[in-house]
Order: sequence, then C-alpha cells, then structure tokens
Amino acid sequence: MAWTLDDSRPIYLQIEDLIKTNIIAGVYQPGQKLPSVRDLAAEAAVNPNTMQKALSELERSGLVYTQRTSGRFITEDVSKMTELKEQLAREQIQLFLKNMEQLGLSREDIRRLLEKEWKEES
Amino acid sequence: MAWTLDDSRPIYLQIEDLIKTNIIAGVYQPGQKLPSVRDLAAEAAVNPNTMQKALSELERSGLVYTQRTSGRFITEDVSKMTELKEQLAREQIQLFLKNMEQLGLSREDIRRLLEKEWKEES
DNA sequence: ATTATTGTATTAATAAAGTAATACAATAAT
DNA sequence: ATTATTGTATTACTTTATTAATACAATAAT
Repeated sequence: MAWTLDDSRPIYLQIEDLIKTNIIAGVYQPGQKLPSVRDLAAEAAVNPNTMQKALSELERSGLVYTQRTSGRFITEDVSKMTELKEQLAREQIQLFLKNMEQLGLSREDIRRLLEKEWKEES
Repeated sequence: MAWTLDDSRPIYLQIEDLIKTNIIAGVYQPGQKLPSVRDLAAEAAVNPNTMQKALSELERSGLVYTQRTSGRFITEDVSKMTELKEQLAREQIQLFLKNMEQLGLSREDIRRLLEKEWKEES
C-alpha cells in the first residue's frame, strides 16, 4: 500500500481516504482481515492512535467492522457495501446541487457544464 | 439581512457565505456600497474583527473591493462577476467528478443519478 | 486644520483539532 | 493457566484556528 501522506490535511483523514478508496476499488476484498492497528501504523509510519482514529472513523461508515480481539475486517456484506456507495453518491450529489444552485445555475446549466467538462477531459 | 448564525461552523465562514450568496443573487447590486465593518458587525452582533475577516476573505474572491477610507463596494465589473461565477462552478464540478469517480461511478452513472435526483425533487 | 469615519495591523486570549504516550481489557493462541 | 495479540480508553501535549481587544493609519467631511 502506498501511504503517501502530506501535510495539507490531517493525517488521519488522508489515511481514511486511502483505505476507503482501496476498499471501494476492491483492492481489499470483502471479509478480508486488515493488519492490526499497530502494524498498519508502523507501515504508514504514524502513531498508532492516529491509525486507530482513521479506522474507527471508517467503521462509522460501515465499511469495516471489528471483532474485539481478533482484529478488523472488511465487511463481507456486499449489498451493504453497494448500499453505502449509493448513499455516499447521493450525499455528494445533493451537496453538489445545493452549491450549484447557490451559484444561480439551472438544471440545464448544470447538464451543459458537465458535458462541457467531460468533453474537455476528452 | 438575515444573519442567522449557528455554531456548526466558524462565524466568519457563515457570514462570508451569506454575503456571497446575496451578491450572486443580486440582492447587493454592482457598485453598491456596503455598510462599514463596524456597522455590519453590530448588525450581525459579532466582533468587528470577525466581520473584517469574512469581508477580507470575500475580497480575495474579487466579489468586493475596498477603497481605503471610503468603504467597501460590490464589484461593478459585471463581466468579472460572471467570470468568477463560472470559475466557482468549474471548481465545484471538478471536485464533484473527482469524488464520484472515487466511488467508481461512470459518466453514465452520474448522468443517471442526477436525473433521478431531479425527478425525486420533482 | 480638525474631526469623524473608514479599513487595517498587531497582539492576545480562547477554543478546537490533531497527535502522541501510556495504560487497560478482552480473548485467541499456546 | 499463561502469554501474546488485538482493539480501546484515558490523558496529556501540541498545533492550528477562531475570536476578541486595542491601537494604528488614511482620508473624506467639516
């Protein structure tokens, strides 16, 4: 795993994002056991508490769960994961639309701007 | 003006957003003089420095400008304002697309989800 | 020229966020 | 039963962000 951290944002947030992305991308498979907090912390060269914070945040989202003394695991409930992804997507969309409306943009404006952006990206 | 503030976010950010929204919505007209820092602060019942911070942040965006001792004004450069709006929109879009892609969603997925959201909103 | 009004700079105080050190608790492994 | 490994709680430290008090500087108004 890459653990490329900078000081632009809190460490624990960067870690959370990295792991979350890897889970969603399927790098970590459902049911797979994660390394221990201490091992992950060593790997990423951060304080164990920092890693702990990242992981417990991640847990709130339901992507991972803990079994008291045996460790942390990626949720094996695939439908839950799908559901979660959809919920995150919905939140993103609603925030986005709220911001765009605050700029006085109509639905048609938004459609047009998205297509334009995609066209420019190629 | 409404000045409804809560403690969910820093005061100066909430103020910044309120004023920005009003400018973009045309409540404040181009060229219009804003009340003085002290007056605005009294109106919103905040410390003058807090208002000052909100306003100087707003200034960085180019929506308002200062004339040393006569006060602050809404930019009368309408094309600049349009330009700024477009830039803000572009930033929002790029952030949004980045986040959606991180969720593994394709362009077609995004189109579909937006239309769905709009349909549900009515 | 003086005064009142404007924005700004400086500094301090307070609050919140982030990171770290250490001790605890539970249980799987032996 | 003992030990090693796991996550967690508690506490303290440090840094950053936010708010506030106060003094300064420039100029429009008189």
